[in-house]
Amino acid sequence: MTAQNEATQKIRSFNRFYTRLLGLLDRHILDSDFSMTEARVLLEISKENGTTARKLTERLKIDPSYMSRMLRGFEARSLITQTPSPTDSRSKLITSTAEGLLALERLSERSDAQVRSLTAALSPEELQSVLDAMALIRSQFSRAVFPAVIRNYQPGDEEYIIQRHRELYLNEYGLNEAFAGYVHKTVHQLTDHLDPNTECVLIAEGNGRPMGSIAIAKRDSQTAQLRYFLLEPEARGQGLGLRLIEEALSFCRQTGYKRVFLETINLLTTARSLYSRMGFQIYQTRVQSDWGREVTEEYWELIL
Amino acid sequence: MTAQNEATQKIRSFNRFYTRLLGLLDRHILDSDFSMTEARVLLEISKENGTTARKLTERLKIDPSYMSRMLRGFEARSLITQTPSPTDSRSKLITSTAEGLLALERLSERSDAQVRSLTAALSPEELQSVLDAMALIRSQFSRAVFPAVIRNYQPGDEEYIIQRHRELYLNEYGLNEAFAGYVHKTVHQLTDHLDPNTECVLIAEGNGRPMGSIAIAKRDSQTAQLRYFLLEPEARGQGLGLRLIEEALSFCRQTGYKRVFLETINLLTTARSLYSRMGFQIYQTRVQSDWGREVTEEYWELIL
DNA sequence: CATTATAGTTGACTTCGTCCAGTAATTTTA
DNA sequence: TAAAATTACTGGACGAAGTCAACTATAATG
Repeated sequence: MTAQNEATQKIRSFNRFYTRLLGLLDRHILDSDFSMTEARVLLEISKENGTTARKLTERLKIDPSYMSRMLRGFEARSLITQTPSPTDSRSKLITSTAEGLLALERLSERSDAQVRSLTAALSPEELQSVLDAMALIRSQFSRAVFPAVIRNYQPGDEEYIIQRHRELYLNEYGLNEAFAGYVHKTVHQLTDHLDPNTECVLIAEGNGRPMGSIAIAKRDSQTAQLRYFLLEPEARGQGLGLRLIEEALSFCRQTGYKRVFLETINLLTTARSLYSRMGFQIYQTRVQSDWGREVTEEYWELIL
Repeated sequence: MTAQNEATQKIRSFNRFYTRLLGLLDRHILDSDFSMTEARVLLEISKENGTTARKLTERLKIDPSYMSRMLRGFEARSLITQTPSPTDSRSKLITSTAEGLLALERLSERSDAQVRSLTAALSPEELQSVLDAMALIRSQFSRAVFPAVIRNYQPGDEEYIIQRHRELYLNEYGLNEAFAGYVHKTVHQLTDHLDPNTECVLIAEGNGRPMGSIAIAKRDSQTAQLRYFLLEPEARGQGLGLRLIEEALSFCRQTGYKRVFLETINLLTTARSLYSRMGFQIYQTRVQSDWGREVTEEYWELIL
């Protein structure tokens, strides 16, 4: 009890400390042309060109009228453009201008500089130890801060799966459009005739946004294929991937499958270690050259 | 360069994460009767009964007019009393009422509960690893956040040294008033006839407040005594103690002393390890029973 | 003793943000 | 298919937090 209490005091002390640190770091926003909230909104707009005020208010939990005024201000400063939505004439589509992106760039550059000055005096080993410490704190507290939920398929989710597979695999792993096309085709095969009793598509959601995906496709009455396992970079390292896989496998068990297999490529090291942790084993590999670079395709299976 | 850049991004990501966490934790202040700033002010008042508005505005960096209004509000809510200062009729002495202390207590209890709920799911080992991680981050970043300065003696510093020795040694180590009286007497012996060429009293200051002390007293032309080394609990673990000792020893070297000795007690483990790190060695010990409990007095010396 | 500095106060103002009521367009429902 | 309900956005009023400049009364200084 006393130990717990002492720990509580230490954590509160650290929190006060870090509040001050963050205060110092965010100081630069004070003497920029943006408030904290404006910066958040501007960033969010840049992330999704053609959003609506609605989405922004939901994601950032900002009052609609406040948002309306802020957007008008942004438009007056030529940071964004608002064009009437063709599909819903109540809304406007909001897009960053080059000027807006530049402003964000400058803001981000200044933040980077602040952090660099903070770490400048540290040796590489010390820096690494700080990063490790941050990762540890984050992983222990993430559940409280980041209450991601895993929900079932909703129409429109294929868009997300296809688009993010495309962006992540092309950028991070250097695959080509052929791969993206393959994903596009097979995702639609699954979602166009989804049998909810034997198949599922699960989406992890946090911050009012998809944070990852996984799917179970039926191969035969005994065999399921685990597909489209993806986790947003910002959501990694928080056990969310594990939850997704567990959820998917739990679905397989309920459905009565005897065997689950999956296809992956050797490059996806984090995913691979998760598969192996769940009991999956490689039963076949082959070299695949159709996707822009030579990769080793691996087939893993798990007997339930 | 890229590694540094990646580290910067990771740190900024952690900062965003922790900002959200702190936001959640501070939420309770929102539905209390106090704003963040009010809570800080109230806490500061409770720490020093009989402060003045002036001191508060300096320490907490709050606008005087804002402070004036806030204090009037507190008085209306019976959280503090303001009585005209007998020594300076421009100022008022500000004191917490029982009600004010109770309100703070409640606030603190709620903060504790929040933190406990955050750590409830952690095993003792995990909790300890979080505490270690926090300590590490803190020690690496403290210099930036906590730019304590070491300055020379100013009239009035004896008050601080005597009072804090008294409070810390009586509370933390269970010594008695005899010890406090001993400190009182010897401090005045030093400061009443301080020879700036051969003696010094150094005060570490941070947050506009003393954070620690150290002194060098002349014994003979060859020998100096290091005394009154003290560091506020909130300023510990940040290398400030080391800086104080180094500063004091550097003064001894400049002055031309050949030998520095000091008296300490076996209970002060942190200070002892600092002494040993600087090259001090124990040359004599004796049991001391005059100070409320039996302690071993140790005499350390360092040949310059 | 006149000047200057300090402690605190007051009024006007800005910024950030919330609440409520409204309009126009869209969707749902009877 | 017309009325009712919902949704996307806007505008006005307001409030909390905080800043700025001017002012009063007292104290320190040369």
